[in-house]
Amino acid sequence: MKRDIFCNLYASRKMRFETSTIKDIAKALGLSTSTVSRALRDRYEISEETKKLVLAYAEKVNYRANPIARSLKERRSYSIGIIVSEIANNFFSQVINGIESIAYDRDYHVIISQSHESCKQEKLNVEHLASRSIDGLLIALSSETQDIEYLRSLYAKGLPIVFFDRVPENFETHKVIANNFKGAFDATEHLILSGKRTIAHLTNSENLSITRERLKGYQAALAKYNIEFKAELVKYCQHGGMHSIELEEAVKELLPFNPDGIFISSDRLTTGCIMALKKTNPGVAHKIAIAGFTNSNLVELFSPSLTSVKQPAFEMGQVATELLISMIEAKRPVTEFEVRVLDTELVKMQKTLGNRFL
Amino acid sequence: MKRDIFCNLYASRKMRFETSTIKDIAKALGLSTSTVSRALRDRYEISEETKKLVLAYAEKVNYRANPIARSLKERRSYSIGIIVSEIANNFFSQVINGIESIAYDRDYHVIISQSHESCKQEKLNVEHLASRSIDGLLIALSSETQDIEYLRSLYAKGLPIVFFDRVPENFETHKVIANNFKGAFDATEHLILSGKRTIAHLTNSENLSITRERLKGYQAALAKYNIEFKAELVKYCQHGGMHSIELEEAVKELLPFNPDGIFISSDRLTTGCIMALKKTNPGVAHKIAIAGFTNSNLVELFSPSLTSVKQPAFEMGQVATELLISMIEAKRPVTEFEVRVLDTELVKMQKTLGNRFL
DNA sequence: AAAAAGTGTGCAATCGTTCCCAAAAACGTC
DNA sequence: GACGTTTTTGGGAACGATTGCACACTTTTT
Repeated sequence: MKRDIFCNLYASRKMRFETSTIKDIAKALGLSTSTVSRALRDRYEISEETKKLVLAYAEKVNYRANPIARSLKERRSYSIGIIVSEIANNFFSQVINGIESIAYDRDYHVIISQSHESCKQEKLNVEHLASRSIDGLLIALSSETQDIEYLRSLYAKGLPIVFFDRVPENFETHKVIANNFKGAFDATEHLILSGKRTIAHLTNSENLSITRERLKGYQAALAKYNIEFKAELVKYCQHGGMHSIELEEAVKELLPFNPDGIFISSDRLTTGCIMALKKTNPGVAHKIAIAGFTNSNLVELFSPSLTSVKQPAFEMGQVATELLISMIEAKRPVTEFEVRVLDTELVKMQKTLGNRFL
Repeated sequence: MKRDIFCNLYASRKMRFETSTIKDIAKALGLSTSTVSRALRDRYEISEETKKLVLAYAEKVNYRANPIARSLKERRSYSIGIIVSEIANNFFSQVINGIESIAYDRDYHVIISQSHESCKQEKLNVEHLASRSIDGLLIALSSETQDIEYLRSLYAKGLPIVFFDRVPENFETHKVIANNFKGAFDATEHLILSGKRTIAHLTNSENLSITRERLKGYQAALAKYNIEFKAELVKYCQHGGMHSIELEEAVKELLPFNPDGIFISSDRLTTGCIMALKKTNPGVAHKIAIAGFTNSNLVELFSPSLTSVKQPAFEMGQVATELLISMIEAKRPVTEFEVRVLDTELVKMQKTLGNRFL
């Protein structure tokens, strides 16, 4: 007897939300569950009268369809997975805002995961998301990732995937990227036009698409102004600047060449590099002109100030999401894929404020 | 007929992952689904032999239990919801990292939502999370939120909730906060000790617990040094600095009092205020000493540099998650609640670098 | 040798929805 | 009024997992 009471208490704790179900509505209205279900989904078979009855009652008891049950039945979850290296990175958080803006409109929910630039973590996260039957995946590869077989197999099994920012080659699906070549070109050219001649390039892991594209832009700008490209002026960071030691070493190796400018190819690296410069060589930090990719919304506060290449992050998230949803909702397998290239914006260093006053 | 074919194609596209189910294993091994289920969960009733057999086969076919089906049956999802105002804020992204570090260890998944400081959005998100049967909720209230009735009713229905950072009064549950009084006191005292006497205070909406606590710390520090508290030196920002105009106006209203120091009470406001100062009054920006709450990891790059109060964000996430999970897994309703108060850290302005060189 | 206890397994209900299929009701038509 | 049509509804089987209960079968106890 005692045990029963306890069990009931416990059950009632677990039976979290006594939200009414379709069954309850059916019972209350003397209808079958199928009728109620159809009425709620506004199917043509159900008479207007019944629909009104059901809808009114559902409204009254504040009925909410249980998404879990629906997911199980329909084998989809109305949610899309996102993998970025870290949300603390402004670029990615802006992308996520873009993704959400579209997803919520279309009644999808998003689930965010961070790879922290680790390919092991990335794989773990992706597989976890897949097992929760996300309907599609939006992913920017970690800087460590080289082997994308696991993505391929998921994709082959029917999981729609759209890549953004850091995209793989040889993977036939939609991709959304910034015009990395042009962004890099513009930034480098800007350094050259402000009189710099020894321009170093600090960049991410060589695996990444963005690394290669931006390197090309850098080289093209040098070439245009007949400046010799020197491989020793290029430093790669395998971990994308996740460890400050990585950046300090890179800076240490670059400084002996006396660069008068540095072009940096990613958000994390840009801020990390300035930090490393200030820490290890405060005297030269403000003598080197810096131009780098970054979407930090605090860039105006930085000292030394810098020229930044801003990616259209929000828009990138929007476009990627639209493409993904179109794949998810496609009636037949999609076979034509797009690579959307979005223009970057060059925000030049504010000489008047940044370097004069402080 | 045609329709049938079409339906089949469509169905097969939807039948995304032909992951093997318990049923498949049962069939292949000539066992019943119950036996397989029990074997996989390592129940005592099943013989070692059978267990080995099942486990080996499950491994072979790479069996993954379907979390959706499990959620439906068990009425829980092994996932916890997080609501923050925005992930772009370093403080919150660090909290999230802390949350994840514990949650993943304990086999919980996390779902992140942003309120963008809007109470409407907050409510929407919470209710969406609840309908996806999250097992518990971690929330920092938006600066707009005053009415928390909807949280109360969810809580009454059995949803465990733990508040962090921005916590309500009159809500009996676990809470994790920073020692806001002391953090504010220390920061203000630091300004006073560096010789400032007219110290303004820029802060968040009055609704927030952190606003009140930090104001008290500010007042206490003034009192200790016999500096008169002047209400006109305190400016509240209803939207937590989400709109830059809000900050520019606040700055404009404060400057006429010629403050020689400002104590700012939140991350977003701190960066926003410096930005506004530089934009509207570049000449005085570096003449006013600034001390503010911020967890930005870029603070060393700022100019003017500032003294910052850092919250133990990562730890806050960890503690909150542990408390939440203890509530979720409690066998009987929890009735004793804790308010954990974590110490902040004062990081003093780096005079040598920040203001001299640039 | 019979009864009791202990093992290992299977059946079937359940969670909340959806949807195929059939059945009932309503309607026309001759 | 009997017979097709069309419209509206209900029954019941999924989806994949968990679990109480019953059933065999073996071992121990009396």
